[in-house]
Amino acid sequence: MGAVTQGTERRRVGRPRAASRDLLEEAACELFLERGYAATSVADITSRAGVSRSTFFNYVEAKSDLLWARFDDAVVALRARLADGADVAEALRELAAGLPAENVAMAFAQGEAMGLGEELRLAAVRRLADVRDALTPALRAGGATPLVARSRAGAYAGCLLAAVQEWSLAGAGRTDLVALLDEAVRATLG
Amino acid sequence: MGAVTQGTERRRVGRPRAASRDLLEEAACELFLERGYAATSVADITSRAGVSRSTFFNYVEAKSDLLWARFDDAVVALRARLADGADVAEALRELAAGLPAENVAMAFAQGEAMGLGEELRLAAVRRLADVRDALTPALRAGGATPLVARSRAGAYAGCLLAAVQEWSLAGAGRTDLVALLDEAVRATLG
DNA sequence: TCGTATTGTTGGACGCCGACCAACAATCAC
DNA sequence: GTGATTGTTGGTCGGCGTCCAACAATACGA
Repeated sequence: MGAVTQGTERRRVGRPRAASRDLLEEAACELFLERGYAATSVADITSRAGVSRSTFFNYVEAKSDLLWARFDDAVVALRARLADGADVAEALRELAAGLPAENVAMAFAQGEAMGLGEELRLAAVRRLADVRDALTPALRAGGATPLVARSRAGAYAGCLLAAVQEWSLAGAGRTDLVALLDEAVRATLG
Repeated sequence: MGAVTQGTERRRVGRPRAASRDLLEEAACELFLERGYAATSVADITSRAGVSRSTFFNYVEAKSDLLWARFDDAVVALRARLADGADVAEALRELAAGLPAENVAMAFAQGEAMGLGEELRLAAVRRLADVRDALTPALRAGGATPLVARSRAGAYAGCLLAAVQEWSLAGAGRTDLVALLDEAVRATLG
């Protein structure tokens, strides 16, 4: 398990955790808004969270993943659904429906205030790749050639991220993400 | 000019250059194949190229951009064409047609041998974002809403990169990139 | 021929990230 | 109590990318 374990399972033995992903996320958000992303070091974050720097990497893979934890959780769930044979378009809509408004939208919505800049573009497109690569095998299983499967998967993923961005910028609760996704998919994949 | 200048213009004054982007690229390729990407430091590259480490950043923005210089050039050209009002689909095909086989395909083709792994995924999807963001304004100018423009631009860009990957893996010269691109676009954007 | 402006290179320093590890601390089970 | 388990801590380490002042090599004008 190289992955960072976000144990919701209650452990009953061993030293209790002193931090959590959420705690670090909150501390980071504050600091990003105060000083900007680039000017905030990992040490700054852990310091505010009241924990040591080493502990940070027990909960977060990288500083750049901090604002995307919920989204990444959703992608894990997406993979699971697809592995169970779910329909691609439907699984995507479920992902969109289950996306918590505040957290995921943060990066896009506050991106300006946090001085994310290029970092935001990269983080977002990385998630696009994650979604695309989750969808691709399912489309392949549907009989598509590798090129076509990958292309269509990329298109779906692109629609999702464009929708999430639009949704975030419009103010997370004010529009329906699924509706935006539907519109985007209709307009590009027909 | 924050950008790294690849001056083809003959300068007639001042100290002559001791290196070039191509020189560094070649040195890097050798080392990546020998020891792998992660095990090759910037200092290793410049050392083989017979130049100091500082000089590296006069020619390359980052180690991760080394293998993508030609592609990035093509994206610059793409932006120029679109700014001149070229048609989106056509401009993309021109990009594909002009892409030099050996250099761009390197990352995909030798990715395994170089131990690129995740680095390759990230670098590739970063270029997807570059192309997408180049296409988006042109689609917007065509009257599309921001959401739709971005989605369709992403789909086009995804098709391009899927095609490039397929093209590279098949052996750069053995297939026609434009044909692959056409197929991908036909299958996803209709 | 000799400065002088221009353009590049060099080496060193810096802050930071992310990996790693051994020592230590806090909990549970017996 | 004792031991096992699970986390935290502080430290070190290599590497990246930034910055800068000093230096080197060229062209040009007087």
